[in-house]
Amino acid sequence: MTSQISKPTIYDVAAASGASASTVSAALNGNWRKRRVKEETVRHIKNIAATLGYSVNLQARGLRKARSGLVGMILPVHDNRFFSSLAQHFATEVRNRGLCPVIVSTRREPEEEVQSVEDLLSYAIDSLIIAGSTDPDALSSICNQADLAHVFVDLPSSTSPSVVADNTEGAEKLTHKIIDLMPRIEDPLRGRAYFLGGNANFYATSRRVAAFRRVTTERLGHIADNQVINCGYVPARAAEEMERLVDRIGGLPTGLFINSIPVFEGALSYLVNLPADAFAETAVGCYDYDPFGSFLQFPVHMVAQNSRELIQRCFALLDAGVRDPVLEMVAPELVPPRTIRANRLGERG
Amino acid sequence: MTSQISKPTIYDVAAASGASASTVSAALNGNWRKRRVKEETVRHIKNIAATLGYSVNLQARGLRKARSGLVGMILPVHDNRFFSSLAQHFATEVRNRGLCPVIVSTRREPEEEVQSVEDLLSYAIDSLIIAGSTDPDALSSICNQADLAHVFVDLPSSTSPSVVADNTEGAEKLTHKIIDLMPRIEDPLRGRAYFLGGNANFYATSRRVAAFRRVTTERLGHIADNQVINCGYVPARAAEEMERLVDRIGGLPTGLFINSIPVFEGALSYLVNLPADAFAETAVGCYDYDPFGSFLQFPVHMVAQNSRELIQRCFALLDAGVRDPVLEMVAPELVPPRTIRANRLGERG
DNA sequence: GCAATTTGTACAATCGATTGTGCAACCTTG
DNA sequence: CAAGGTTGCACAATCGATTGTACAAATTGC
Repeated sequence: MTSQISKPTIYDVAAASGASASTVSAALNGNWRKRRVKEETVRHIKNIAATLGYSVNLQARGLRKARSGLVGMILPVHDNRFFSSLAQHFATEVRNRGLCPVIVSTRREPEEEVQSVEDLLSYAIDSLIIAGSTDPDALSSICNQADLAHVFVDLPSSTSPSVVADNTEGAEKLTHKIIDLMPRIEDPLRGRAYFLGGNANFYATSRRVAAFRRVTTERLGHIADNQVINCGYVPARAAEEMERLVDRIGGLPTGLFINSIPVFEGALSYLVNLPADAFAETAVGCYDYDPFGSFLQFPVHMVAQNSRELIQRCFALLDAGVRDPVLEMVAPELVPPRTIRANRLGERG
Repeated sequence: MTSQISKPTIYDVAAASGASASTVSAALNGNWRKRRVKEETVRHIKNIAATLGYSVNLQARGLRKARSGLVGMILPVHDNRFFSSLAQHFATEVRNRGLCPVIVSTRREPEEEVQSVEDLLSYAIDSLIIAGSTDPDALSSICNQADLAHVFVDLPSSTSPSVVADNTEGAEKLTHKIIDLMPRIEDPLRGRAYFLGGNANFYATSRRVAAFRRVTTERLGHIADNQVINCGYVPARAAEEMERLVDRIGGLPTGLFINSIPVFEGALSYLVNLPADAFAETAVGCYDYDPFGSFLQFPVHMVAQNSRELIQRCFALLDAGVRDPVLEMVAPELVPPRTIRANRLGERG
């Protein structure tokens, strides 16, 4: 109970209990049966350890055992509904296994991703989950070099196991829903569906754009390149592009596919300047789910990714020791609007 | 370039370069000037290390130096706008210092908090930031016992440095705004302001409730106990309580102070069932900010906590080596609605 | 009652880095 | 050229745990 200058070690416990360090170690880490330590000795040692306030030094253990008990996760950002939800489920799974989660955000910067993986490797993490990477294969190769078990989530690797949401299916559903609800007007510019947000070089966006183009062409007969506006994920930028689009086509488009929540936020910050009835002729969908998004003044269909299942499947792969590049798909869910006013567009379902 | 069975160590580099392990160590960790290693030797060693793909084992370093280069953060949950924003800024600050962030979520469970702090201690973290703890003083005492630099954020400790948002000021402003905008009707039940959400035992909620009561009494002459409904933070529970309130008082109250975003989500999921004009006589405010919250069909004033400044002040305290129980306050900001339709309630400002 | 096990524990090497210290070889100075 | 100083590096201890092994003492078997 007296204030310690430095944490007690097994040697302190050994000295205080009259046992040797190896016996203390075995007694405290549960290994004592195999090492044939008397149960009474174990109890004695545990008592001493408790009164001394001993707790194991995990760095020393990690050094000796060549694994740290840390499980790493790489993600673009924390402050995003989707990624923070992944983070939460990841943390829960890791702690359920008695390990410690280390989550590092890399702001979608390839160098930061590489640096972070190497940092985590230096801490001898036991395994790694990588979400939304910009360059999976580079990271995969680093992990393989170090013989580190790892799984990609949200973005697949061609060389490692991956669990991804089915972007194609989600985007097809959402595009169909938007086109179902789009009023058919004659205007050659406003009478089309537009895709806003994301980065065409990223896997998720490219899949969603491809599905959007395919369904749009299939149902409306054509699609122009300028119906797809990949302006990244920064709200301010999305607001600019939204404004530019409205200026260009002379009003709101009849169909709008918004790619990700931050883009939606940005677009909204511009859209609120428009008169309320501007939305009467627009069908809006958003890929990614935010509960508030479905409570807006105009109906918005949203695609929810099942982050819990994504993470659980990752751990299933890790637990099973899968190393081959399997690709698992998790179906996304189309969430109808919960707009207050019953609206001509966007009835339930 | 050949695939390594295990990571190379300084001994491998030493053998390959003809230098000793201590010289290699000095060359690679930047300590070579003090140890008088020739610059040419350093270059040579660095080349060998690079071709071998050497990287330092941080557990070994940490063991020797008795610090790990890890900086810990404790928070209730990841998937929450406020806490994930704290997490993001925390991660940024930590990595700017060349260290590695470890963020552990404890679901507002006191035992999990204690366990997590002890776990982090076992990893020899360099310092710790604790957000939204349920029992600051217990954690504080553990940290002090281990001589660990730590700062509380969002929730103050009486024994350690803390940085908190000024809940009193924020709640006063928000309550004043709600009362400013409340229509004065004669109904003795609906004609009042109600506080929904949070846990009365938690610091933030208790401060906000106190301010709410004070301002309400001051301006409306009285407040009844059942005007404060502390139903926790779970959306489903908030939805129930919202419904119960509406049933009890026969409609929406004229004033509604919502405590936290998840509570807002829950309340909304019930409120969307009401007819749209039900909101005409209600002034709504929400403590905590969500960009979507300010885009709803009815105007909502929100209180934004400056999470960036909260975190930066924490690091300022840590960097300055402050150990005394100073309490720093960060002013929250009242954010006006950005509702599309110009509304009778809630004009800007 | 003595060899063969079994039981209970201690010793010492080890993980990979850091760091105090020792000691040649070289340089300076007078 | 000798005394003293500097330069450049290697040796070995150390951090705190784990683990292979050695070895008494206790127990068993015949």
